[in-house]
Amino acid sequence: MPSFQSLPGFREFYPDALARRNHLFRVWRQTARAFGFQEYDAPVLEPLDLYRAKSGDEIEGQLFSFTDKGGREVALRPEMTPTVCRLVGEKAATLKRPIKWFSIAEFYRYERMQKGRGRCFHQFNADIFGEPGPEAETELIALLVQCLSTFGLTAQDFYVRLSDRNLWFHYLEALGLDGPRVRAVLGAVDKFEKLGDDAFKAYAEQFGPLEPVVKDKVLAFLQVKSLAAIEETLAPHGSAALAARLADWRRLLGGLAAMGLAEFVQVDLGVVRGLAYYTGFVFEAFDRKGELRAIAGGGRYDDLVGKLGGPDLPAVGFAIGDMTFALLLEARGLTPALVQAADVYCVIGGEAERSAAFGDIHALRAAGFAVEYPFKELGFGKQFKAAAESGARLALIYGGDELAKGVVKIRDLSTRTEREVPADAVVAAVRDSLGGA
RNA sequence: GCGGUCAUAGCUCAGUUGGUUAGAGCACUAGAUUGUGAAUCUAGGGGUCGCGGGUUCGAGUCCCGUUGGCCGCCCCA
Repeated sequence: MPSFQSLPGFREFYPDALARRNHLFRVWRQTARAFGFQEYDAPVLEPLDLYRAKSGDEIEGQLFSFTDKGGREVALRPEMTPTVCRLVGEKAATLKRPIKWFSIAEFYRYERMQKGRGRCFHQFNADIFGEPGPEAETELIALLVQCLSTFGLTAQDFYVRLSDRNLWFHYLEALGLDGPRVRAVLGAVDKFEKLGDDAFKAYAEQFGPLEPVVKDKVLAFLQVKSLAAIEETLAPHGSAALAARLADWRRLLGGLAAMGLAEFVQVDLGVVRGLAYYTGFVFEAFDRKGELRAIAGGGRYDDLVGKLGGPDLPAVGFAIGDMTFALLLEARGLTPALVQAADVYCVIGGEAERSAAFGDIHALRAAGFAVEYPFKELGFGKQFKAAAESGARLALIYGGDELAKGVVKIRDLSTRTEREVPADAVVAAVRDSLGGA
């Protein structure tokens, strides 16, 4: 038996829902442009290997992947990062630095649905390539904060937790751990908030129990919530590299503070992000009440462009997902009431008046006004009701009396006042009333 | 991949221990209404009761399966 339901986890956008989505995208786009980011786009379908190369074979279970008619293994994109790395990598030599790009796109992941998570969703992605210093992080975190606060969200609603995998590498190596052990400890740190002490089980299975002295230091470090505490903890392990890293921290936090964003940013070494490819600062935006999953996340991935076949190119980026963000706006009562309103509604007396009205209707539309009119003959009462419901600010009245006098009546639907204008001056009169279009 | 829970009109829901042709509100359409606004009144369209099977004289109702939604676990780029 055929079924014509949409596929599980996929969303359909009826006009009201699409209006809200478009509003999100419009604001994000304007904000990114204000920060000097350029928009790009790329294919929805990509070679499966692009994601294997970045994330390993196990990623395949989470992908919408299949073999196309040419025998190619392909996947619907689950994220933008590998794609944008390829785009930038291919033209890196010719692109003006710094490379500041953004996109708003749809992604697909073959997963079970949950609150704030579906099989298709949109993300705003912003990335900066070619800038190794913390100025890139400053710019991106500022953009992230602005993308959320433009909707009316404040520092009481959300915050950005800022951490640094680089610092963790320094510290764990100073504690005597080798590369594999460092990665395993970071895995435990990533899960500690959720699992507590069980987070270290995986480490223990692989390498035996973590030395109590080391573990205590790790547990203390992941609770660090200020730069001062970082400096204090690391003071005994001083090195040139560490000093440089702490200078990066001061530049980043100083820059954000100078932008007036300090209240949005919380140093929090408990965030390391699970992904191994992050190489430096990492950050995630959460609602303050802790009711929702992460709203946005990002970090530095200096090795990824090279790993995907491009030149060595430092990079930082973040993404905001639309689903959790929409839930947050809804919870804070900030979902705007969007009306898709016409500018002008034409009230037409009868068939004779209709052809007179059509000339003006087309001219007004060509001038950029949104114009509605009834397809069929309707009583005036119905038409005025329809005019009010259309949200139009003006009604143009093409009645027999008016046309006989060579005029069209313009009714302002909010003030309920009317005036007559010569029939050949309608477009100018509408422009005058509505302030151009 | 696992678990919980739910499924009746576009939406929110009612539907008696299993019993006639499955209902209401909202929304939509039309009329009352041939020159002026969200009201009112009247009428109408819209349902294979998610789907399939079983029990029964009889299933929206009970049983099994399945699909889908929601919530959580795993995972979360």
